Amino acid sequence: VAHKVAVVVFDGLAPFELGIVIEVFGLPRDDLVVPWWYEVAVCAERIRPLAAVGGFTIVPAHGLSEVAHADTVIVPAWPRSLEPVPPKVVAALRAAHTAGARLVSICSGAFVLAATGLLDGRRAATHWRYASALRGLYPAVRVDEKVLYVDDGDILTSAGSAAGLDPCLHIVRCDHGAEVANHLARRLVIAPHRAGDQAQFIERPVVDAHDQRLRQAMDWALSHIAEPITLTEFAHRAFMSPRTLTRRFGEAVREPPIAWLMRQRVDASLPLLENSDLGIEQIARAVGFSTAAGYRKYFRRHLSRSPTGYRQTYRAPGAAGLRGISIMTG
DNA sequence: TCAGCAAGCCGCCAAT
DNA sequence: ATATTGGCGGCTTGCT
Repeated sequence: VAHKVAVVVFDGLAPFELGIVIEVFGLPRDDLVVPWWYEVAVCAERIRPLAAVGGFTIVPAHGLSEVAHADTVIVPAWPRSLEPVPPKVVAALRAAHTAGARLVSICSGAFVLAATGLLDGRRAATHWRYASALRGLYPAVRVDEKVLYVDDGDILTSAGSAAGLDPCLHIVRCDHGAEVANHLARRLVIAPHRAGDQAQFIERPVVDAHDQRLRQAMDWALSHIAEPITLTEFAHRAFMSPRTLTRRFGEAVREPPIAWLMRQRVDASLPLLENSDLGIEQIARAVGFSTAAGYRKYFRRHLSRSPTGYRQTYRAPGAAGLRGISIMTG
């Protein structure tokens, strides 16, 4: 049984964001060992040629009726952010949500979700360029322009453009586990996982000498993740003083060095929880925590549940019904 | 649960 | 003069 993904597009659609969805969910993935995969339907209010940004047209294959049958509905962009969203689209989204579908927006797609009222009182992400407009139009939505995406369980919203990849991979991770998501990421040739709370802003987008040394030290840390690493040693590997490393790290990663490392350790433990029978104690040690208690603590901080709880979620193979594991509520 | 110790983090400032 | 660095001290956090 395929999991149906309906993508809602409009005249003036954004081909890049649409392409992300197709790439992650819409292609056959014979190399992945999964009980089920996704089936994408590109939907629009009316089936007619739609202009895409960049000077070409796309003809959607489906009308809005597909939205009603979808397990997941994705709105990759909304080209006219300040104009009202077509009532039929709003109705279709509301109906899908009531029927239990997971709603996802990328970039300005958040305007469409907000128009349904379902975002009221919830935290939501969008492209930083649209944040103030979204806030102005829908004051009840708690817009957070600083994060890559927000997983609020049944509704996910995400930042702009390339950041659309992150929630999509996150969904794959929730549905199929970290191992599968990592495989897919490798196929797409992108970083395996960026957490939702990672910042949208990278202060130094240009790869300069600092970034190079930082990256080098991070690579080193990741390949020695099982060993105890102190800030001093970390800094040494980056050819900086601890003080400077902390500073550079804050600018580039928006997170202190050791905090980042702890998160990497939790990430590294996920495949072990899923695919091994190692005890929590052993897994903790395998990814560099000195004690299982510390591991549990960091785990809960980032994933809002215990390692054992996480393992049980993915234990039963094909545990498909699970929707929206909330890793970022509150 | 608590005390005490070690480490990380970050504002501040002096030195380069 | 301005920017970057890195050391100091105080506060917080985690571990025993």
